[in-house]
Order: sequence, then C-alpha cells, then structure tokens
Amino acid sequence: MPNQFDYQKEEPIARCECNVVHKDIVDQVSNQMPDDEILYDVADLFKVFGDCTRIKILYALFESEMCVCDIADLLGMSQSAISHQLRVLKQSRLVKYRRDGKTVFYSLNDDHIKTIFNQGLEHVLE
Amino acid sequence: MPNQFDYQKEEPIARCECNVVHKDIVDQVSNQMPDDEILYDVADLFKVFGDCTRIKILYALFESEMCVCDIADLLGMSQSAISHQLRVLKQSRLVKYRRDGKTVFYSLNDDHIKTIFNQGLEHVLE
DNA sequence: TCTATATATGAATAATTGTTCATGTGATTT
DNA sequence: AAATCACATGAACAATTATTCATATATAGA
Repeated sequence: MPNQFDYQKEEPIARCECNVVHKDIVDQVSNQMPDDEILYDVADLFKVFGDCTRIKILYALFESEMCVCDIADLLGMSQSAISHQLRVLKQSRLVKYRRDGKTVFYSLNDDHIKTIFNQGLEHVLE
Repeated sequence: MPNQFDYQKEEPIARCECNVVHKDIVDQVSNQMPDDEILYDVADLFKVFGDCTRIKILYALFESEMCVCDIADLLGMSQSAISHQLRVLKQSRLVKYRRDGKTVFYSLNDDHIKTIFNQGLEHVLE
C-alpha cells in the first residue's frame, strides 16, 4: 500500500535534501502542469521579449512598418546588430517582412505582441 | 538654424553605414518611444519570464501557494537553485511570501502575471 | 543552550547570448 | 557585366546568467 513516503524509500531525491512538506499540493500542481515542451516554448518566447534592443524594435513596429536601416538609425545601432535581432524576432514569429526592391520592411506579426508588451508595461509602471 | 541633417554633420553615425531611407517615419516613431529607462525595465521584466525554471515556478504558483521545498520537489531541482530563482522573482515583484515557522510560502503577487503568461501561451500554441 | 530543519546566499563554473567585424547574398542601376 | 546598396550571416569575444557547492541565517524543539 503506497503512502506519502514510499517514493523516498524507492528512489531518494538526490536533488532536494529537504522533506516534502505538502505532498498533496505537489501532486495536484504536478497534474495541472502543462508539458515541459510547452513551458519551454513559453519561456523561449519571453526570452525574446527580454532584451532591450528587441523590445525597442517591437515598440517601433507598433507605430509603423520599418526597414532595417530605419530601425538601426532609430536605435543608434549597427545594421548588423539589428539584422541579427530581427532574425530572432522572425524565428519566434513576432515579426513578418516584405521585400520592396533592395529594401526589406518589417512589421508585427499579430496583436498578441502588443497585449503582452502592454501587460508588461503596466506591471512596470505600477 | 538646425535642420534634419545637422546631427549627421556634427556627429556622423558611426554605427549605421546605410542611408536612412524614411526619415519622417524614424522621427515620428522616435517621438512616440517611451523613455529608455522604462523600456529597459520592461525588457528586464520579460527576462524574468524567459527562463524555464522560473516559468514553471510561476505556473505552479498559479495553482497554489507553495513552500520552497515543495517547489524543489515538484521541479526535481535543488532547494538552492529554487531559492535563487525565487529571489529573482521576488526582486521583480512577481511573487510574495509569508513565513510560517520554519517554512516560507510563496505566492503570486498580482494577476498581471497570469495574463502575461496566458498571452504567451496563446502565441506559442497558435 | 544545543541540535535539527527550512531557507538564503556568496563564490565559482559552465552555458548562453548580444554585439562587432568581416564577408556573403540578392536586387538595382549604370 | 560591374558597381552599388540594403540586408543577412558566420565566427569571435565579452558579458550575462543558471546551477552547484559550501556555508550562513532563522525558527522550532529538546
């Protein structure tokens, strides 16, 4: 008959040296937790928002579609740096682009982004 | 009388080697941009969300208040690692805590956090 | 007061990441 | 075709950061 301490006997927790104080809660939360993979993707998404240059780029694109060179000038940074960051934003599907001759115009991919940003801003301004 | 090109004469833009294609847009967006300090804080906030361990901790606290040891067990990580991350979450005012004897219970600080997480989740699941 | 337990924290290390530099690619113009 | 412009990208370097290990602090109980 398994009880709340059985798992400690069978497989000692190497990583947490203290006792589980509330096994019922841990189990309940454990069942509710989304898959690791999903949580990993969520963290990865927020990691993209977690850089000042990228936040500025996103904010800029709230206002208007812009080309790489415009953004570089706006932020006072090299074209290369901006291009690298746009790549990251592209990979996370936060921005999309269209080519017009030699110029590439970037814009926001959808409106979640604005919502996420605004919630973050609200928290910071509180 | 300053004009739109003056700053280029006085202090050449070392960082962006290409021409500004759309000065009107750059100026307009530049005026709308919040202070650097605010955007820096917003990025810093999202940086906190941008780690898998912290995202899991936050998600766990959506479900229930938990003590450090419970969280460590839930995530299969060391107490020390969790404690360090809780410190980060505390500093960003994302979690609060109450002490009950030897145990410290952590919980979410406000509801922005859930909203931010859910928006991120929606984006990822699309 | 002494011991045990839950948590916090400083230092060290390994891994990740943002920018620069140099160069490559695709489109336009002459 | 050659030159030029806008942008992309690989490699390298510096800075940041997550975890571990060792140890410190705070509370409870004997």
